[in-house]
Amino acid sequence: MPTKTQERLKSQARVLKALAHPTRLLLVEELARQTRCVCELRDAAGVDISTVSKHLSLLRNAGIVKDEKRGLKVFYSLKTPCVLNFFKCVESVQKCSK
Amino acid sequence: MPTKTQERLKSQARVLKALAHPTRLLLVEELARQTRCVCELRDAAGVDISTVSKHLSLLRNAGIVKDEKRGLKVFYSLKTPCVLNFFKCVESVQKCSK
DNA sequence: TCTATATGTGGCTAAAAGGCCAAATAGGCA
DNA sequence: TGCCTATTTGGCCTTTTAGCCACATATAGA
Repeated sequence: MPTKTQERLKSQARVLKALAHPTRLLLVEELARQTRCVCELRDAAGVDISTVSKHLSLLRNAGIVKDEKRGLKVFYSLKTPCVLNFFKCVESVQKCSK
Repeated sequence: MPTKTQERLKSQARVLKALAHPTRLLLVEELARQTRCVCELRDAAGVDISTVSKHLSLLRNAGIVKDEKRGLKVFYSLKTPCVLNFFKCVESVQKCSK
């Protein structure tokens, strides 16, 4: 297999892996509704704030969310709404594969 | 967060996680082209056949591929082509998030 | 400056994932 | 039956992931 293909597959897998966690999916859904700061997201997710922070930086590194500091708080939002298409994809696979 | 929501997120994450690996993405691409037996897939993936077998059973459990035994060989194919939409999703996220 | 709040980082532990090898299983054929 | 091929399974080891706690950093405001 060409190195180029391997690199493509790895980079595609990286995006999928970033989303492949229940908490991170929840974060994406919350951010689809509106921009939120970390402590609001912690309340929504119900895990330690340091855990949320790590999930968010993972999503940021994957190019899925962006952040903006305003005073004490850091507000996160979706970098692009097209990430929401994944939810549709999942749904259709689950539906079709029954 | 309601238990129902947690369950939904977990089950959505399960599908994404099944795809979130370079080798498994390769397997899906190969199977999109045509039905293949395990040893053909091993040649395409370039890893141990037992590893391929485990990836395939993971994909089967996620409802992404199906298998059919013919004589000595087991042929795998996509359970539904709509799983290919994920590739488009990944591409658009990568494109939009630059 | 001192304090309180919000967030990020480092460290540790437990669990999950991914790989290979060896052995088990199943089917075809002499 | 006995052997060969294809696939799966179990075991083991290494790496990665996810969580929490404790601490570091940054900013607002008294």
